[in-house]
Amino acid sequence: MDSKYQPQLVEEKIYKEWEEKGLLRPSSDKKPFTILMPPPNANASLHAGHGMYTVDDVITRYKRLRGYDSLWIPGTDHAGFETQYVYEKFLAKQGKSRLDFDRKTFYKNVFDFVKENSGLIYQQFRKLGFLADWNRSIFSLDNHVIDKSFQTFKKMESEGKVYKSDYIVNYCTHCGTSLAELEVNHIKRKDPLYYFKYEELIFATVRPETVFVDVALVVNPKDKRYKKYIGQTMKVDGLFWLKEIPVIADEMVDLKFGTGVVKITPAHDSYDFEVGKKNKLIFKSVIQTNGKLTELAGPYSGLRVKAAREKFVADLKSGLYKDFLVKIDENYVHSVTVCYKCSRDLEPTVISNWFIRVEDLKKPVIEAVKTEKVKFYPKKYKKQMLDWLGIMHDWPISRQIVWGIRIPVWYKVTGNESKIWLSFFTKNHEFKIGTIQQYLGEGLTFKEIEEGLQQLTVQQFEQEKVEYTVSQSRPNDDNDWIQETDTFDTWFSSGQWPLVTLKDEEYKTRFPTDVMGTLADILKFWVSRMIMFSLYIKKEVPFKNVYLWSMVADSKGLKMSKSKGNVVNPLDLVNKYGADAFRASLLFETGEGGKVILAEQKVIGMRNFINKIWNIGRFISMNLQIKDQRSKIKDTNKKSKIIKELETEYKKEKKQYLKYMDSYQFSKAFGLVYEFIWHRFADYYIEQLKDEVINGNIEALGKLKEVYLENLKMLHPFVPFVTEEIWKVFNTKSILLEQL
RNA sequence: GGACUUGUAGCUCAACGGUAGAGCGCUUCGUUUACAUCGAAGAUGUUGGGGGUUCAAAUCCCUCCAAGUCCACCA
Repeated sequence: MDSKYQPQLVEEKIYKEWEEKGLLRPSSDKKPFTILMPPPNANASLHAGHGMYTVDDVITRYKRLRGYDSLWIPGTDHAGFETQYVYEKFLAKQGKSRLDFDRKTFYKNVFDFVKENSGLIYQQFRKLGFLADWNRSIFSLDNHVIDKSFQTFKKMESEGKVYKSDYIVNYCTHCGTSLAELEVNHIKRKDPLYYFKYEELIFATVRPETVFVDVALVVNPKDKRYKKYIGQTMKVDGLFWLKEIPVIADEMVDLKFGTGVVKITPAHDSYDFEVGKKNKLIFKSVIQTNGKLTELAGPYSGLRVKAAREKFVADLKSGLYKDFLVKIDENYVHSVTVCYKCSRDLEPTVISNWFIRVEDLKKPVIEAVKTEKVKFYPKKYKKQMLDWLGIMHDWPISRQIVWGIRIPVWYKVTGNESKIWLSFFTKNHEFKIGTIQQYLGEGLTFKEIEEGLQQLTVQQFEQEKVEYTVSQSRPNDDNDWIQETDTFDTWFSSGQWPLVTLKDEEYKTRFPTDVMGTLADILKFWVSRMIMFSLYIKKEVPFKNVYLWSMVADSKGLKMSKSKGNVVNPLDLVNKYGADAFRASLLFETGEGGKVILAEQKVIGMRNFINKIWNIGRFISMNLQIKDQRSKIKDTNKKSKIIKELETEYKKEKKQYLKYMDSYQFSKAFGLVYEFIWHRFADYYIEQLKDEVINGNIEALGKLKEVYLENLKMLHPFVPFVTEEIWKVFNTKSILLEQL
């Protein structure tokens, strides 16, 4: 053994051995233990956050040593919106956009893009030593995953759990898709607040451009100030967009806020939407999904929202609309919803989306969490989960993007020609928007339209729904059905991850799986949905335990981000100090559920510890080699006492270690062994027994060796490479075949 | 605005009713062969502020302040 442990020389070789000897997967018929890897984006490259997958590896290795058939199944996710966003950015650099391609080509391009970048992260995971069965990797666009999404959707549709509705959703005109409530960020911002008046009723808004589709004024029925106006119609002079506006009463208006008068534009605000629906108001749209104003905006039509607002405000200020403008409060602070991806303002828009009715589906989830059929570590997430489930609304699962699983719904064309709106490119790459009737009338064939199809809009009005059928392939070949262009939200498919990752026969033995270890950020996006789908389809929870970790932060405790410039590349640290040191630094002294600090200083500290482990082994091994050359000396009582003391302390250590490990307190477990091996075993016991050992005390050396090897096993889940390397100095087989 | 969490040594965190600890960093000393990626010794704190309960409070209670996370957002 060299005096220094050099991870660079051994890690790759050891991993290769594990792989070749089939140690990455269980090979016996012991008790099964199963973990599903949270699938990283297929085109991802390792970042600091992925480092925490180490937790799953720790569990897998620990369970293996405890005599289980522990299996860790990896996979990758197509990450619909995320990936398309990345790809479109890539296109933008070349001065192109998604609209330069038809859907098929675009999809294929993204697929190739992902394929080109995939596989990389698995190589990086191998570098970190992950004991996952790579042969079993699953991609979220594998056929059987798509099939499962279809089956689930079909079942839900037939049971009335899924519906299509023209509901107000947050729409990002830049990204070109609607977003779920979880994908929305709220930011506080100062914006001018405009006070306007219709006749003598004054109201305020931060969105002057929406007044063009005002359909009513609302006051609280209890408001004495406005009682006399209720039911009346205000006459309006000199405005191009309306001549009169009704005043209605609704409890939803806050008496104390603002002027107590609210203007209603049902198509562009979720609150107005509710009021509009309740009072059966007309829905007029002034903003298109491309972010430009419609002809209802009169002189401002065709402009983008921001430009239109500026021009309108300038006109107002110049007195163009007489005394419509009352005043402007320039210092109004309010919160705005923005796209979590591009940070642009979102447009609440009424757009047809597919929704999952969660009311009934979430009940068993709440039950399972409450009764701890699924246990959360740290505990606080149980409460967070329940809070979220309590307020969880219907989930819009359709996204107006191409990259993903296309929703298996086909609309009947005959009889609905005027209700099916679409945008498509002709063969000559002419962009068209209109109804299918319009274009069939122009002599285009159905096939031509379908081939150039970009997006389809079918509004499902309650009175006259468009007939559709759920089918994975074209229902028949008479060209009478056209497929929905929306794709499933990524979380719709990944929510079914536990239902697609095991083999059929394994559902008897490995389901529910044992642990789901993942980032706390996606508790609601993913964990909640997995439990929901699993209970719905399998009537069982998908996993018994959920272990959540937090964001990896820099040495100052700040979240890593490119804009802050504090991003640490994990591979640099791995190359420099070894995978073991990197892994250990993420787990050493990290509070349960607290943020994880990744700092070079900490990695160095762990590198030193690993070298210490190595040198203890070196000491023992050197003495074992020369023991025969020395004559035995007699034990003194004092030394026997120390050996006994060591024995006792070790037993206590191991007991505590198992307790910590079994309750998912990995950091504490690791810290315990760290303390024991360095400051008790090396600093005290070896020092006390050193002279004896050097003089050939076989009993002392034997005891040291025994306790040391046991500690190697305890350390193995955290620092697999070095422990394996040392193990082979003393034994022939892999440490992974040992029992703890 | 609501809920939750957290404020302990320069930094990251332990102690959770009984004399404040560890790791990293810092200071001093120490290299005849397990390890200088080491060892020994040491400095560092009115435990966020204030009040209360108690023989005793970092720990329990109240209050204020600060930070974080999640949720809701109102014209």
